[in-house]
Amino acid sequence: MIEKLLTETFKQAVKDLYGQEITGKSAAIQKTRPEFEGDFTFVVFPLLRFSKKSPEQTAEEIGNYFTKNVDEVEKFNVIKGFLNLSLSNAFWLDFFNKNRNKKDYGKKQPGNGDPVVIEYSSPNTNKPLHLGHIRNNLLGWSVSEILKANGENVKKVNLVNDRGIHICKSMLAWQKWGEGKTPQSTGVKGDKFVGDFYVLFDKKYKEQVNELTEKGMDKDEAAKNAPLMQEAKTMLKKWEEGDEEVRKLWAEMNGWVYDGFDVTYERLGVEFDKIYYESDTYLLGKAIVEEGLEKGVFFRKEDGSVWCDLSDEGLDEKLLLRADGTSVYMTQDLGTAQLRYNDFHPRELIYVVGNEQNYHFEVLKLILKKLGRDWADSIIHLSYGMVELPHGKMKSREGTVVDADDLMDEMYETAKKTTEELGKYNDFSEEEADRLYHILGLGALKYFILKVDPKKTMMFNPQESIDFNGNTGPFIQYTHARIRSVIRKGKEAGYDWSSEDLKNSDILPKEKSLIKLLYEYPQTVEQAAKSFSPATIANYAYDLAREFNQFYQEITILKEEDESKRAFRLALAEFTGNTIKSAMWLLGIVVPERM
RNA sequence: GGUCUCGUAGCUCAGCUGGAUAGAGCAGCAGCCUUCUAAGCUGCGGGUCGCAGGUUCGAGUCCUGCCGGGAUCACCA
Repeated sequence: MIEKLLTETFKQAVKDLYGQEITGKSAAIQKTRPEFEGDFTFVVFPLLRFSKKSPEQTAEEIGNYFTKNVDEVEKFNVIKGFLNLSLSNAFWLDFFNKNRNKKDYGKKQPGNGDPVVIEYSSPNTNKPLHLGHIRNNLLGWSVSEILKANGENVKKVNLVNDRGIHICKSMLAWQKWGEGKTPQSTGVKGDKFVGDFYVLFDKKYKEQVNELTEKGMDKDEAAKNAPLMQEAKTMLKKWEEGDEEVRKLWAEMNGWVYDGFDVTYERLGVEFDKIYYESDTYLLGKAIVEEGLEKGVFFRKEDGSVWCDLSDEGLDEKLLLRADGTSVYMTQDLGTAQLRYNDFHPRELIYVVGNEQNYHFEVLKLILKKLGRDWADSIIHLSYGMVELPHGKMKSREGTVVDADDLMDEMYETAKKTTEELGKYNDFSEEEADRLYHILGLGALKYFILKVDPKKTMMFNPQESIDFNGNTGPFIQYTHARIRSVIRKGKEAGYDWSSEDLKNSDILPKEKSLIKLLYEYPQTVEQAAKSFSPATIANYAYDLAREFNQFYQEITILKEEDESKRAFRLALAEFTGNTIKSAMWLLGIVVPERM
C-alpha cells in the first residue's frame, strides 16, 4: 500500500529536516480533494512548532524531500499548509495492470481460524416477515459476506423463536375457528395462514376484554382474566409439560410457518449454516440459572422468582426465572449464547438485533461475566435502527405493517413496468425477462435499505424506494450492463486488451479518477468490515458507477483509433464492471449483463 | 425521571480516526441521443451543519449545557 510508504517517508522527513520523532496522528495521510491537483495530501500545521517556519515553507521542504526520496512521487504543490503529492502515471498504471485481472480483487481469502458467528433474522413463528425483518436479514447476510471478504471464517446462524405464548395464541385460534383448514386446503402461504389466526385471536381476545371492562372490571384485570388468555396460558403450560396433543399441533403449525419462511428467504436470497430453535435451547438457560444460584451470583425472592442484582453496575435487578419456574427471554438467551459458544468457540459472536434491545444485550453480557464466562466480551450486538414509514411506525394493530412478500411483489412489478415503458429488450424470452425483473426489483429494494448506515433509524418511503433513477440499485446495475455491452462489442470487434502490460502515456483526468477509485476498493471493504456497515460498500458502488458514467460520457472507448488507448479503456471498463459486480455481491445484489 | 441515541438543503441520505470553499440523489428549472444502452450526462437555484459555550493553529466531527425527536428502564420477546 503506497499510503504506508508515504506516511513513513513523511515521518522520516520530519526527523531528518527538523530532528523530531512524530506519531502517526500528526502524519495523517488523506486523499487530495478533487478540486486540487494531487493524489495524496499531508497537513503540515502540526509541524510548525518543530520547523519554526511558515506553513508554505515547511510543506515545500517536505515536498522536496518526497520528490528526492520516493520515485513514485512525481511532483507536489503547496496550498497554505497543505502538501499535495502527485504520484507518477507509472505508479497508477502499475497498480492497474497488476490488479485488474485479479479474480477476487479487494477480497481476502476466507480464513479457517476461530469462526465469527453471526446471528440474524431470528423470527417469531406466529406471523409473516415484514419490512423490519427485511432490514435485519439484508444486514445480516451482507455483513456476513463483508466479513468473509476480509478473511473471516463466518458462520451464519438463525435462532427461531418457535415457542412461547405467541404461538399458543395462533394454535388456540386455529383449534377454535380453524375448521380443520390448512395452507394446502386453502392455498394460503403457511406463515400468512398462521399469522391470520394470530390476528383472529387478538380480535376475539379484545372483544372479551371489552365485555369485561363494560361489566366494570379494571382494564388490567380484564386483560389478565379474559378466558382466551387463560386458555392460551394453559396451553403454554401444557406445552412445557410435553402434552402430546399440544406438541403435535405445535409441530404442525410451525411446519406451515417454516414452509412459508423458506419461500421468503429463498426469494430474498439469504441462507444459514445452522438454525437454532428456542424449543431446543431454553432448558439450557434454566440450567445456567441454577448454576448462578449455586455460585451466589443470582438470588431467589420469597415468591420463588430468580433475579440478578446489577445495581453495582448502575442497573436494576433483572428477572431470570418467573415465580412459576417458567423461563423469560433472558433465560433463553443465556442458554443460546452458551450453546453457541460450545458449538463454535467463536472469536466473535455477533447478534444482528434492533436497537430497541440495546439494554437487553448490555445486561446479557454483564450476567455472563458475572457467571465467569470470559467469552462474554466476544459478544457484539450489531444494533440497527428501526424502519419507519412516512405515516409513522409500523403497527400491526393499525394495519400499517409492510409485508415482506408483498413488498417484493411490488418491486418486481415496478421493474417490469419500468422496463416495458422504456421499451427495452423485447427480444428477451419470458424466462429472461422474469429473471431480469426479479434482479432489478430486489436490487432496488436491497440497495434502498442497505445504503443507509445500519445504526440509524431509516425512513422507508414506498414512493422513493421504487425509483430507479439516481442513487439507486438499478442505476448501478444499469452501469454494469452498460459496461458489459461495451465489453461484448469490443470482443466482437476482435479487440485484444489481455496484455499484462497495457501502456498509456497520457492518462486523462476521468481515467485517472476512475483508477484512483478502483484503488480504494480494498480499503473500503476493510472499512466496511470494521464498522459492520454495508452502507460503506453501497456508497462506494454508487460513487464508482457515477464516476464511470462520467468517463463513459466524455471519452469514447470502442471508436478510439489509437490501439493502446482503446485497449486501456476497454480494460479500465472491464475492471470497473468487475468491481461493481464484486461490491454489489457484498450487498446481496446481482448485476445483469443486459438491461 | 434515569440511561442510551439521533438532529446536515423542501425530502431521503453521505461526510473514515478533527483539516482546504460541507457533498450526492429526489423534487424544481434549463440543456445534451444521425456517435459505445438517455434507467445516462451537463448546468442553475437551494445550508447560521438544532441552539449556546468550550478545547484546538483548525470543529459538521471532540467536551459541557440547553432545546427537539426516538429507544429503553416489564413475571413481553
